[in-house]
Amino acid sequence: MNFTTSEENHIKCIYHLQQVTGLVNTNSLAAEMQTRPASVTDMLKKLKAKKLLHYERYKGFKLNEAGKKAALDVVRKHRLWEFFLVEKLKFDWDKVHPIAEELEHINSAELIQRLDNFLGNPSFDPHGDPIPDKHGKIPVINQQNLSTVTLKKMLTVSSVTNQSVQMLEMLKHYNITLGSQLMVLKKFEFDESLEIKVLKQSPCIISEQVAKNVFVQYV
Amino acid sequence: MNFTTSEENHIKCIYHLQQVTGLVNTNSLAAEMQTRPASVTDMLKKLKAKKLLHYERYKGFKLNEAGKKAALDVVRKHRLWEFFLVEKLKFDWDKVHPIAEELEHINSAELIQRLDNFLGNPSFDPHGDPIPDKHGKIPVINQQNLSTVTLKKMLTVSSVTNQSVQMLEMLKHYNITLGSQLMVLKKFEFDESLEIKVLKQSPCIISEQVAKNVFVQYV
DNA sequence: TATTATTTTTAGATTTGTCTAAATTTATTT
DNA sequence: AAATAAATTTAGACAAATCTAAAAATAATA
Ligand SMILES: [Mn+2]
Ligand SMILES: [Mn+2]
Ligand SMILES: [Mn+2]
Ligand SMILES: [Mn+2]
Repeated sequence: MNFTTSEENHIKCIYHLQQVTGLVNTNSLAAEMQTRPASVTDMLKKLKAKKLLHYERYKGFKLNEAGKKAALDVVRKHRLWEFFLVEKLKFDWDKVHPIAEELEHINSAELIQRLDNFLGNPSFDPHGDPIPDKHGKIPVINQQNLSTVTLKKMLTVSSVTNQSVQMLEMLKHYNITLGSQLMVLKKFEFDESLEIKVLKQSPCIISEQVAKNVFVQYV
Repeated sequence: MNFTTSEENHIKCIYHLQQVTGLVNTNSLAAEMQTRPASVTDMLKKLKAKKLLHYERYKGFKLNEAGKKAALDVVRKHRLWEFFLVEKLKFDWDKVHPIAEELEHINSAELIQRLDNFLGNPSFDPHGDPIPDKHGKIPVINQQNLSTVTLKKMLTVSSVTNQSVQMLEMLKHYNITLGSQLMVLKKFEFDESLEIKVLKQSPCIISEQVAKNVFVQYV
């Protein structure tokens, strides 16, 4: 089936929310979409008519299989374009989201398939988020939040959830990028900050706020 | 200023029509846009309000300087994306138009600048049409229609105006692509067909219909 | 449990882009 | 010049996506 840009944006947003909460409610979707609860209700009726979600009024909603498939298709396009923008056009990672937010709505299966091949069928976008394949299959990643990790074990940075300029600035300062190797030396109970050692650099301290946005894998 | 997708499509279409006719009229724009004359009139009011064209009702219309600038910006984006699709994603040239028709509406000056650089600042799109630079400047080309050319002079194919699968099939059969070298040996008065010799191939005959869509430069 | 607060939906309006049918203007023929 | 034809515009309608304000349902609290 074919969806409008607005429908695709809503579907994708519901998908992300239901990953966290299971069932999604009207106000949270409205907040996330920067729109009004009344507008969300309108859209829910359309998406229900297209049989993309389970929805009973006043009771919350979530995507069914068809809805999840549609969401993953948009996510795939979004992340492939982000990869293109960073790897080929040399954008900084904090600039690509709004552009990918538009590119993801270009509908051409052949375009995306060719783009995927051109990019070398990448598995992760520039933020470390997995890129679903054309069937909606997502590579499994065994990652863990940096703030919950065992001390003195070697780690690799696999993704970063906050993708703002500010975050990029911080990570650049610490010389951390996706794939960086590091180890947590100590956790300070006072403010939950961490002393870490990035490979080939002297130890430094990062705040709990930073740590909570960084995900890692054990090497 | 920022324009809607529909506005951009209309502006671009007016630009192409006025290249040929000077002044454009409602019916031709409606025909070209596959829409209704009444819808064109509606759009003209909007574009006039945005000060993009000279328009007096019942008298025809044409873009002013601001309108031409806006049109060239869309043309630039369209042709850069077409170049990307053919050169990088290996699309056949007859498949790229509808996709570029959508990509051209992604609005990000930085995206287009980076794309332009990534592609090596090309001057011509896959159909041989010139790509305006970011100021709207178009490379001058001294090309001539193949059907009006001097006999027995060496020529280079510089552009092809019909971009259908059918045309691509014909040209592939004759082994002609952009940049091919050829020479017209004889013009048959009976049906205006041409005997041509493509470099390294034996002479053959092409119809007037084909010739009229092929533009060349003297070597 | 009754009252109050929060969440969600409905009712009705607005904007954009399009359409059809009818009216108007301009162009072309007798 | 009058009649006819063609082009163009207007009037009024509709669908999509959004909004505000009010009503209804549900949740939280006294
Ligand atoms: Mn989007
Ligand atoms: Mn991303
Ligand atoms: Mn377009
Ligand atoms: Mn082209």
